[in-house]
Amino acid sequence: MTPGRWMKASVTMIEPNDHFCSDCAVRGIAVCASLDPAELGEFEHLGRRVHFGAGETVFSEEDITTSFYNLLEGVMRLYKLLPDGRRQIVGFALPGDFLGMNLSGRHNFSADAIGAVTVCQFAKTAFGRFMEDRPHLLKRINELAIRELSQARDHMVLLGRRSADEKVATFLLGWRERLVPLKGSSNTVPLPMSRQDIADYLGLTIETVSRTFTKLERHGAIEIIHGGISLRDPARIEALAAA
Amino acid sequence: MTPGRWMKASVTMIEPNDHFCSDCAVRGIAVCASLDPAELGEFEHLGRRVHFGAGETVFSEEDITTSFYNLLEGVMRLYKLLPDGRRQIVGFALPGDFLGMNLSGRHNFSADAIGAVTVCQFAKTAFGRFMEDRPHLLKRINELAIRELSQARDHMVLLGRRSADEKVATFLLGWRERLVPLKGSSNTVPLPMSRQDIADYLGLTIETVSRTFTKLERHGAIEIIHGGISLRDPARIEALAAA
DNA sequence: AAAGCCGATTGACCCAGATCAAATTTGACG
DNA sequence: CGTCAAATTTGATCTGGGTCAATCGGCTTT
Repeated sequence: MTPGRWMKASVTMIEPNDHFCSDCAVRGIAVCASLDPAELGEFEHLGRRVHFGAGETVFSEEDITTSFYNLLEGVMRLYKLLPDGRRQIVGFALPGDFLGMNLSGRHNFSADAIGAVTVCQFAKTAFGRFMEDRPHLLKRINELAIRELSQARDHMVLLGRRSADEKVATFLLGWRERLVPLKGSSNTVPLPMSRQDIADYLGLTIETVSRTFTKLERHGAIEIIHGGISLRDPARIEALAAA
Repeated sequence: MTPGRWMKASVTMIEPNDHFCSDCAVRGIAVCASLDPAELGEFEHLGRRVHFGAGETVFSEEDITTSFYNLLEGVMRLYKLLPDGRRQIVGFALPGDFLGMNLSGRHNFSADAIGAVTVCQFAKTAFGRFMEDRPHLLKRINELAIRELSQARDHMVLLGRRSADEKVATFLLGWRERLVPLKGSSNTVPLPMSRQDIADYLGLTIETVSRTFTKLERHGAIEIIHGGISLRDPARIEALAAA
């Protein structure tokens, strides 16, 4: 309510509880889309907004799950590490995504902020209690899980059976598509993540990602711009991705 | 009830409705584990048992979803095809697995029987209606989805970041682990699927799978037996899979 | 504006796994 | 048991993408 809104903390910043779900940016697309205005009032008290800076880790694989997270702003990378340090990014999270569900009681992947991020954090127990007698919320969470499962299967095809060119093309189109509900349709695809992140998402090395971008640019299919890619010949990229 | 139990059909065989959920093999582990005995009586009338022979397709990607399936007996391969015929197997289904959930109204992968298979088939609409006022069933389905999502993420790591040796070792141990609840623990791992299926699951070629098996056998880590693999040196395989 | 840093690009070379091509084994059936 | 057809194994060779090693270029710091 006051002008100086943030509580300062060494790393993460916790916003005072002066916000309302009703005017939340992700109200219509996140888990809360399933709640009616009356429920929303109660729901409001369960979550608190937390900010993370670029590169900060929100939770790590194998951590005991104490919270669920609803991403409000920014982009996160979700990844798993092998003991020797090899990394596979299993997905990028965007506003509206719900993170932290698992059966084991421990997170089964790690999650970092890419750039500044705001999440709505819920205590697992309180959230579970709230959901107990609200099957429509459970249904919404189930829908999100099923959607993710479908995405995960698509990604398996990409990782197991596609060439580097196809991987990169498919990634660019898929990422652009995911941004449509947030930023509208455009041939300019912002890429807030690093080349290393893209490589670890596509099961490639950073060098191959870089070379593939350069090659596509030489062929006039894309233009590499600051902070992203511009699709110059979307049809060509689509042909590669379809292949 | 009578000796001649099966209705013959050209391909699939539909069992007459003389069975009971209460003595179903997967009663304790499938979706129906969430139902109490009273509900089970009603549930019984929703599903019918259907048999498929080796190699038959139960449903195909992009088919309109009219049914859900509860696998009772046998093994299925779940896969996606690229337009040019490349195949990625996204999972193998075992008894207790629930198939067919999706948001789009169309199946997002295809499913074939590997060997003889029995499923419990439910009309989507009737099942949906039944689930409507039974949140514990929804909760069970959500649990199964979350479990699958976790498996899918593990598989992404395998496809994107593991070597052929590691893939094969991880597959053998993972498959053995999945069989424990069904057949108990053993160093003999039955492999009902073909080498091609294994290759398409691991993102390899059939030749590489064959060579890797041969190599592991030469090194004394496994023995290739009829219809499967015997783990001679489980520690060695575990070391490869952990790597 | 020079220096330093870090992510990205480019080049040279290499190798794990793919491809192509035979064997060889297995299984189904008359 | 013999015959096919299909699945698997094995061998020879090739190549897409990895590895190793410089640069390059855009920021920040001073």
